[in-house]
Amino acid sequence: MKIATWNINSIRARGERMLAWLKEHQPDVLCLQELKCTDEQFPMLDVQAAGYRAEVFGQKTYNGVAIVSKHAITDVTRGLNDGVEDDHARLIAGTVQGIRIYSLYAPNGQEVGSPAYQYKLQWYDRLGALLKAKHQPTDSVVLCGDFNVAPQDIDVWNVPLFAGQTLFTEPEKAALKRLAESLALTDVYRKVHPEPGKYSWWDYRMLGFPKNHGLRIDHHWVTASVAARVNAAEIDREARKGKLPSDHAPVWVQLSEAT
DNA sequence: ATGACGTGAGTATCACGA
Repeated sequence: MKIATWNINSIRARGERMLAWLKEHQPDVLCLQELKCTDEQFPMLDVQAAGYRAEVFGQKTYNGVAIVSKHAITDVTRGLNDGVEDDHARLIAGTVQGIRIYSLYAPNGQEVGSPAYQYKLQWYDRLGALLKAKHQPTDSVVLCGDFNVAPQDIDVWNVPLFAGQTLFTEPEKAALKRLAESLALTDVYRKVHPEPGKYSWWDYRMLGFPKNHGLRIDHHWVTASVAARVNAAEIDREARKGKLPSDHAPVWVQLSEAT
């Protein structure tokens, strides 16, 4: 079972890229972020023509997440549903072949100390509370998407440049660590690839991609039963090339059959 | 130089991304 995640940065601008990627890579599941469209604007017919179905949580202009799957998606939930007033479409969950899959788009945080930064830290703790309420560490859970946090020095192309900057501050790293600990989750791409220079996002500006000036902020955090099944994980740099790409590359993990 | 590149909203230019 191949589970991919991709911050597509507007599905309307990159629908054809997504469809081409689905056809070439044939993931079982593709989690999408930053759709930047309403549910009605999502290219559902194109996805279905490609042999997939999709569950979408969109909104106008910003955010928006989806789960695209070859297999049935059941028990779909949208948002955190924790009683906090929050109109950002940043989380959708569904069960596919016995695995609970979350497609998430964590808040960016803007400037350190800003309201957006506080919202980001709170959003992480709200998500951790949801996971603790819904799951046991023995469940099969995959939390994938754009976490907007680089967890370690190895995940940043220039550590001194990013020190204290949004996506790499200690409170953000601690929030991600708390989230992972809420369900004993593993950052499974990093487990497969301990080598440096592996990033999932590159700035459009200043030749970020050709210089490999990137960050690894798109992850799969998985429970132990899923981690035990992982036999491959890759970042598809090819999808970051060419005319008008997303600034993120797709990341996928391959699981062996459940025993 | 607080820039660069890209998208959406809206039709000039700003908000936002990371």
